[in-house]
Amino acid sequence: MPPRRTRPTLKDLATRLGISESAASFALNNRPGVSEETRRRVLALAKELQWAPHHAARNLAGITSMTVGFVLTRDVQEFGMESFYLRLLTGAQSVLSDRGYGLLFQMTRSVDEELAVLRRWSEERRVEGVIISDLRRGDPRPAFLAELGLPAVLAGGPDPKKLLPCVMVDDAEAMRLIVDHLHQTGHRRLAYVSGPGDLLHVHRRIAAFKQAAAGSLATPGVVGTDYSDEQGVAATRQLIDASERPDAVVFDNEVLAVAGVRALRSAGLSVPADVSVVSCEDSAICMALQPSLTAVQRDPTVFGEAVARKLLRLVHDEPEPAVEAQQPTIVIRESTRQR
Amino acid sequence: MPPRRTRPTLKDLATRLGISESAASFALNNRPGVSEETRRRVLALAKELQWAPHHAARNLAGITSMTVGFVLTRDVQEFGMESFYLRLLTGAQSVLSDRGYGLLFQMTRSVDEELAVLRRWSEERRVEGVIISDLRRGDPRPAFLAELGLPAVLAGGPDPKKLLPCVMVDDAEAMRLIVDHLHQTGHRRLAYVSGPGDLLHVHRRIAAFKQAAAGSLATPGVVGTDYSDEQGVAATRQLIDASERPDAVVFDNEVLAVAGVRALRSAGLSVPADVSVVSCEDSAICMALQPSLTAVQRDPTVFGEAVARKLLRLVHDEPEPAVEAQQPTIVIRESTRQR
DNA sequence: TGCCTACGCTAAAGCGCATTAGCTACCCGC
DNA sequence: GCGGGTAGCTAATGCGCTTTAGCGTAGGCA
Repeated sequence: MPPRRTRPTLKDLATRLGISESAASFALNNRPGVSEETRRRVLALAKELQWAPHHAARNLAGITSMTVGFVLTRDVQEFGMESFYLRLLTGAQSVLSDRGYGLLFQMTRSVDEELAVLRRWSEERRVEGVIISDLRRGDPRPAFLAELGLPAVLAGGPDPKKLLPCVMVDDAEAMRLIVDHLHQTGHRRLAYVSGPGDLLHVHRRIAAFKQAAAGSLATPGVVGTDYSDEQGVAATRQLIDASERPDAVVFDNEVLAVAGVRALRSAGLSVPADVSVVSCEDSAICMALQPSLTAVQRDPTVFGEAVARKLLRLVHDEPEPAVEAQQPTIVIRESTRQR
Repeated sequence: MPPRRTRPTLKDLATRLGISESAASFALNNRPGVSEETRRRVLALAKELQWAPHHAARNLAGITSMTVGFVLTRDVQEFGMESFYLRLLTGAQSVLSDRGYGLLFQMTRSVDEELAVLRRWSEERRVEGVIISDLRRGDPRPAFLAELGLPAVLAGGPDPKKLLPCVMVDDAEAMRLIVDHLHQTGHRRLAYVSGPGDLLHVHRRIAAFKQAAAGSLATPGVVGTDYSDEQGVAATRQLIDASERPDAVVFDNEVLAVAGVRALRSAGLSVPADVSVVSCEDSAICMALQPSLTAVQRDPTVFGEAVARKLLRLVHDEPEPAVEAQQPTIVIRESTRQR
């Protein structure tokens, strides 16, 4: 590999054209102050020499860093939700790069680490704003970000203290869609295998589930998990071993659902003949499985796009609502059947 | 949200302590030139005021950007391989952040776009090096990067023209593991549902498969796909409709495998009783499915770590081999059975 | 006592750009 | 013919940091 070329600077352009740096700068930034003729010459030479502004220099001279950050703390969710996040990232990324923004991405192992990263990014003036997700009960991040004064958007709110603007999916509505569908198809004993209860969206879903299924809750109605395959199996087993076996089980995501279907089968139960199954998260797996899984759909790519757009508006001080919601839809497949 | 605090600068620290900026800089960068006493005071004040060096300023003053880039061009693979990439990213990320490096992540829709991104990052001096992946036949990226002089590591080589250092998985060995296992378990008519043939690793796998399975190839032995669920189904159907039906089918990844199992079942064939199935890629799905899928394992997280380490060595001009290989292993599960 | 070195520090330059103030020539209107 | 405005440019400053050169003082050694 050849040594990295020393890149041409603005001064190089200017001296080669016999003009001042400022003139060149004006030309390149499409600013008044130079003749069309000069502008043309500068642009041509810049193209020829493959000149591009030094990012750090530009940044230092007052232009913003044109970068936003995305931190993701993953622990128990190690094996779940993977496709969700990459698709979220995809969506956010496409909006950002369209507007010339870069995305600095970091994964951390704990919330403390995440706070440290956010602080560093902010202090170093490395990012103009950040995207965060997975708010938990008592989460320190909203207050922390507010104190830093770092623009931030929560992917998946709402923030109970309203410190953070967010793009959320209407979890209650999602649950209602599911329960309504199950009711309409004649199910009378519903159960829910949820994620970790300290995740706020899980908390909301549980509440919504209990409310929507009020008259038709199996016992136990809700069993929590850490999103792992093992706990998905265990929770499902617990439900079917109970005196009042459910005729439909809702799973918080597709990983749990897949585990659940397996557990049901190995207990001699058929899906959907004996028990119907619904996943709160859709993905290729839900479609590919046999039986294919009825699921709530919320396109993570579109979601990511909305989050990125919101963050950019925030960064540019454009007026906007604090909370933005996406409507989920339900896709009915083979895993739920009329009773 | 409060306005973003104006951060303290080095000068602020210096004047408040009655010393020069240089002294403060020496202290903060752990350089000789200041007394221990002064160093202590500077560090204490920096901590108190939550001072951190302005990233762009540091960069401009000669320190590198402490950033590496990762571009990913995705097209037909839209629905496949998602977990693989996020795990690759996870691994790379952990190594990078441990050493204080940031990761700039971008997805593009075409190779041309990707080239443009690479060029811009290089010209703007925004990254010190990049990670790329998914080399295709006649891929312009190695030569392009060599010309830019931008340090780069290929995740998943090798580069046939040897322009790019890489961390690769031994695809031929992986295929040999699979075919050996199938032979040992008595399979005699092997088939392979591959990915797109213009991906070099797919090309290598096909060649290795044909060679390893030479005496026991079904007809047709190999059917290509674009990694989509639909083509996975179609390819599988094509195989079982052929005169010489395979007794084992190898799928290029878990998405295809899941599609394949479905296609086999809906044709009235049982897995593994009638046909065995192997996936060239492992993931939670392979474990969770029923039957669980025999698969080749290559931990993408470890892979990502190796890639990042290699890139950092490259960036720091540390000597290292051009090609690094990871040994795959095979995990035998329920989807393959002794015949 | 005198010289040399080491230490602890300061002053100044420079990284590559954007921006502001200023300067010159020119054209316009009266 | 003159004042005032404007187009087109240059010079200079600053962004926040690192680094080099330089400077004074104190201590070591002969």
